[in-house]
Amino acid sequence: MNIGQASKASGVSAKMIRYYEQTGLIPKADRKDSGYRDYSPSDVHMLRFIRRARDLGFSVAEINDLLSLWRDKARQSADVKRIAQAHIAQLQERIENLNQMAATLGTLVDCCAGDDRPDCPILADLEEPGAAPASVPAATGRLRHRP
Amino acid sequence: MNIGQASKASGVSAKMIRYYEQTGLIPKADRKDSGYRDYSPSDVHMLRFIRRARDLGFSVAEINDLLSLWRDKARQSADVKRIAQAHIAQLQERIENLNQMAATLGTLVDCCAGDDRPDCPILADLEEPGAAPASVPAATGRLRHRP
DNA sequence: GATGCAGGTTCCAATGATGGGAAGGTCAAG
DNA sequence: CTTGACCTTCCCATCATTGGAACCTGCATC
Repeated sequence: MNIGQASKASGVSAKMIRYYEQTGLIPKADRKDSGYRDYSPSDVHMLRFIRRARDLGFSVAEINDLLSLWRDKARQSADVKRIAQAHIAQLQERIENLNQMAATLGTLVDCCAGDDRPDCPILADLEEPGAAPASVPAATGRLRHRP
Repeated sequence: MNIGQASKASGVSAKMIRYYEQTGLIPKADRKDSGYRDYSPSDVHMLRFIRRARDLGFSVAEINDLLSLWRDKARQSADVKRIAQAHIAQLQERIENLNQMAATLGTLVDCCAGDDRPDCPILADLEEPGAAPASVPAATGRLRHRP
């Protein structure tokens, strides 16, 4: 099975399949005489596992751990659960940050006339947090890189 | 005022101040004879504006628009409001994605014994979405880059 | 004056996950 | 045999941010 087929069957782009191989997340694929990568159904299975984990927001590093456990028939489910719980905690932290941002902005938007006049509580708050009429505590935890 | 002072006063790292200047988000700073950048209180004011907007999750591109409006004394508050509303919509999209992920994972975690046995509904679901006992519809919208 | 340290300057590189594209080889159908 | 779809590798860009190297300046202390 060529990489394109594996890509379609797994939902992982060919680019990413090569990237995962290069970074060691997945083992090097077999090659045909032509030099083309050759994938088995079980490779596709693994790719779908990865795709699904990405869909659930796991980082590649976390997926690495999950894959190890997946392959380890003597794993302890507690180890998997721990990773998942840690990830949920991360998700919730991000969610809280985003909620805080949205709430603050929402309050400001509600106070903004949104007409042709220049007065704007949104800009006023950006200028001087809390100075605007209906401001709300600032988001404290910075959320770098796709907050 | 040196860049270090401006950094402390604004909460924007010196690195980022130079980066913002380089990319044209902020105008080129004045220079002293020594070649050191020289910041006025109004520069710091602008940096704090940027910092606050970043804290609210605005991208640099959006901040560029906000800064233009901020400087434009004849702006229309509707323009600001539109940017803010679009941003809120983005935030909410991300929040929904994250909530979906957390919910799915939460369900799986609840089904996982978390003991020393290998059976694990979390891995089972990653392997075959929906096959595990208490699974939940998969997150559909991919959330690339810090979802 | 000399020395040292804090802090400034520029430039280059890396992050994480992904997409884009160029230059060239392979395969199947026509 | 040609055509077009697909594969290969390699490099570059994204976005915001950090880190470090190599070098220069400002100020205080000996």
